[in-house]
Amino acid sequence: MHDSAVLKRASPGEVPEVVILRLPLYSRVLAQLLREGMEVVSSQQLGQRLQVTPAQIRKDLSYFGRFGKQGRGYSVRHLLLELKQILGLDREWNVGLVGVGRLGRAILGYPGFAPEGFKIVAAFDRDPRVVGQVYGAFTVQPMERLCPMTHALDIKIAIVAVPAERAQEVIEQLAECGIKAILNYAAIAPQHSPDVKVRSIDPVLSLQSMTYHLRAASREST
Amino acid sequence: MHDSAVLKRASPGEVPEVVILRLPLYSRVLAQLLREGMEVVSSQQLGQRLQVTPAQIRKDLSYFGRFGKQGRGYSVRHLLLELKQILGLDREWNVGLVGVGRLGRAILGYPGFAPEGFKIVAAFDRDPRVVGQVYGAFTVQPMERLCPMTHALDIKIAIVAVPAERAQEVIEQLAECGIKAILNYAAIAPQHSPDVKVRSIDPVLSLQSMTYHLRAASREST
DNA sequence: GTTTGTGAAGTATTTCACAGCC
DNA sequence: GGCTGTGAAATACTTCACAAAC
Repeated sequence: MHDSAVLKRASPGEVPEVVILRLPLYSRVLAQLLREGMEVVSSQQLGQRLQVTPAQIRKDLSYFGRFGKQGRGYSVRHLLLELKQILGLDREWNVGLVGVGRLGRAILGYPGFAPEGFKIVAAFDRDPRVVGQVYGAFTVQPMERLCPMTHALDIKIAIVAVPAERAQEVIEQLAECGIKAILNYAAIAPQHSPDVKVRSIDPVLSLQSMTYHLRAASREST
Repeated sequence: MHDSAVLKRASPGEVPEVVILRLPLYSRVLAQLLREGMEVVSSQQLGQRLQVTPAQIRKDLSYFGRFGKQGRGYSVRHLLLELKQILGLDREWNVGLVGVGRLGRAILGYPGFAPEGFKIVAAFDRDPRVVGQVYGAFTVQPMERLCPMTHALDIKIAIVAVPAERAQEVIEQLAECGIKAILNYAAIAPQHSPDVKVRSIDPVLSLQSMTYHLRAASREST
């Protein structure tokens, strides 16, 4: 969410995208259960923590294999490892950041990416006043260096934190450099080829869909 | 995403939640078209901008009324006004912020909320070193002031920017104060009663669902 | 000729319910 | 006795296709 509201439908045989979107949730809760020292968990217990039906969890997992034991449930440690492997989280990913304004700097300072294996290893900006500034272990690069750097550092994921007016253009540049996954913070509806995945973070859209319910609630009480 | 992947299903007669989630997208594009000076738009044109089928747009709008003219399309200005009214965006909303750490301060500085009618009018923190600090027109309050302030300022929406460990507790406190909509930035799966709406902004979940596709892509090429 | 609004048709997704296993 | 894995059933959502309106 949030995320684009548009979900790709699954071709026959493929795993539905809604399922993929839930797997990271499962993975996160399992990680927490592991820290709490729990060794085995049932789909029922997992569902309670996530507000998801047990049947859905079992069905989701069944797309990928048979990870449970009847009568017992799932080994927390084992299921977590399996999910991380399925999601490609059993490795580190180098990430490039485009846009080092106010938002971009907040993202550079955000401590939540690294522990999950997402390492920001390069930053780009077109503003000459920002280019050359040093953040941690790297220096902000001009946009011309985008393609060379993504290849040199094997960057497959980019974060877009430029103003809305420039975001579409940047997304296209990223695609040309071979980037396959983009986390977009700009408030736009991005156009992109289907082989590039884009997810948008858009707090205003989230607020705007909640006010619908607030309005409905205040009308009921009339 | 970003947003929770879990959608509530529509009870018969209700508008499906997926539809509500798309309305703000329509509203945003219409606002842009209005600025560009366009007066009339067809569902086809709108769909092209949003990567949504024209039939879906027409069906979505039909839940709320008949806003178009056959043979012509929709008046950009009129449809925008209707959508804003439907979404409850024809007014300002006072918003409370809980958590004035690094992230909370970034949110306070974010210029995207106010132009959309979301006005942060109070901030709270439990850390005595943060309480009393002044941001713009208001002073950071202790958590004890949460309920009194939400009532005094008619706050119905809150933003949660506290560490994950404290987020569940804060969400419960907010619910007790009568808050009905929460934008949650903490990386948790929040538990809450169905009459409180919660949307989560979670960039890590978005990244984690994209790596699935990256992994799949690198496997294909083997 | 164009485009809406909408039942009906077609898909997708979720939930049920139970055989099989621990 | 408890719980998984999964076809089948139920539900939700999207798309089609066309009459009506301009």
